[in-house]
Amino acid sequence: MARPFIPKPTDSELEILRILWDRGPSSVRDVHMELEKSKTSGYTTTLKLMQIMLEKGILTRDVSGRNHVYTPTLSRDRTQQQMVDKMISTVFNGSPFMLVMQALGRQRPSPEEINRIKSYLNELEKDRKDRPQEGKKK
Amino acid sequence: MARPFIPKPTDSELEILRILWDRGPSSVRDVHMELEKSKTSGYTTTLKLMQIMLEKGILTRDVSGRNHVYTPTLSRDRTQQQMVDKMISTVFNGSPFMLVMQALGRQRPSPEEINRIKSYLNELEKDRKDRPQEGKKK
DNA sequence: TTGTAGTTACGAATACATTCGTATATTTGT
DNA sequence: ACAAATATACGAATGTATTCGTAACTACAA
Repeated sequence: MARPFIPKPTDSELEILRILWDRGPSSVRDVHMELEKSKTSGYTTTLKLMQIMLEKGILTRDVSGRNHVYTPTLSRDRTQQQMVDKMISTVFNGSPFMLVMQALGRQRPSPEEINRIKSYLNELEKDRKDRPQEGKKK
Repeated sequence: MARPFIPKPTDSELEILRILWDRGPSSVRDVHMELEKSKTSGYTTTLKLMQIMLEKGILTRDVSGRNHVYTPTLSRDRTQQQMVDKMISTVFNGSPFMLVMQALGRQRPSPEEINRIKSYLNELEKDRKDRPQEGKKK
C-alpha cells in the first residue's frame, strides 16, 4: 500500500486537494458539496476520483466511522514546492529568479507584502555573508 | 483555422515548446534530435505530436520549403504568465505573494538577482505612489 | 424486520494523450 | 528517369483521466 512515489496530481485532483487543504479531513459528501459550486459532475464521480487518489497514495482515509474521511498525504506546502520546482525546470529554464519576476509582475503585491519580501531578501543576504556554506539559520 | 483559444499544453508538448523557444523556428528533425537526448520515442511520434499541436493552435508552420518549419504561437513569456496565473489560483490560494516566497525559498538567488528583485520592488512602490490607479509606466 | 436514505464498490463508456507502423509524397544523386 | 533517402499523412493500439449507472452495503426509523 505504501507507494514508491506519489504521482503528480491531475487538474481535477488538484481541485479536490485544494478543498481538503482548506477544510481539513473531510468526507466525500463534504468535498462534493464544495465542488458542486464550480462543477456539474455527479457525486459518484467525486467518489471515484477520491478512491483513485487513495490508490495513487495522494490521499489517505479513515474507514472507522460512519463514512470514510479523507486526508491529503502531502501538505499544501510540500505540493507547492514540487509544482514550483517542476515549473522552474520546464518553463523557466531552471531559473527561480525568472519565476519570481514573473509572479511579481502578475498582480501588484501590497506594500506590506513588498516589505515582507524585502526583509526576506535581506535575511538571505545576511545569511550568505554569515555562513557562505551552510543553509540553516536560527 | 483560427481557434477560439489555445488549450493548455500537456507535459510532452511543453518539452517540444521548450526546444522551439530555445532554438527558434525548427523542423521536426531538429526538434526530434534534441528530444532524443532525454527521450526514447521515435521520429514519427515527435512528428505526430507537432501535428497535433498545430491542430490545437499551439504551433504554426511554414510549409513553403523543403520540410515544414514550426514556430510556437505564444511566446515563452506569455506561456509563463498563463502557467503562473493558473498555479497561483489553484495551489497558492490566489496569492502571488505566497508563490514568490516559495520560489525564493527553493534555490538561493545570487546577490545580483537579489538586487534586481529589490530594485523591481522599489519601482513597484514608486509606481504605486505616483499613480495609484493606472498600471503602466513609461 | 423491512423499507428508506445515504453510503461505498465496481464496471464500463467516453475522451484525450502518447506511441508507432505503414503508406504516400518529395528531393536528390546517378 | 529511377532508386534511395528523407518527409509528411494517416490509422490504429495502448494508456490514463473523467464520467456515470448500477449494485451492494449500512444505519436507522417505523
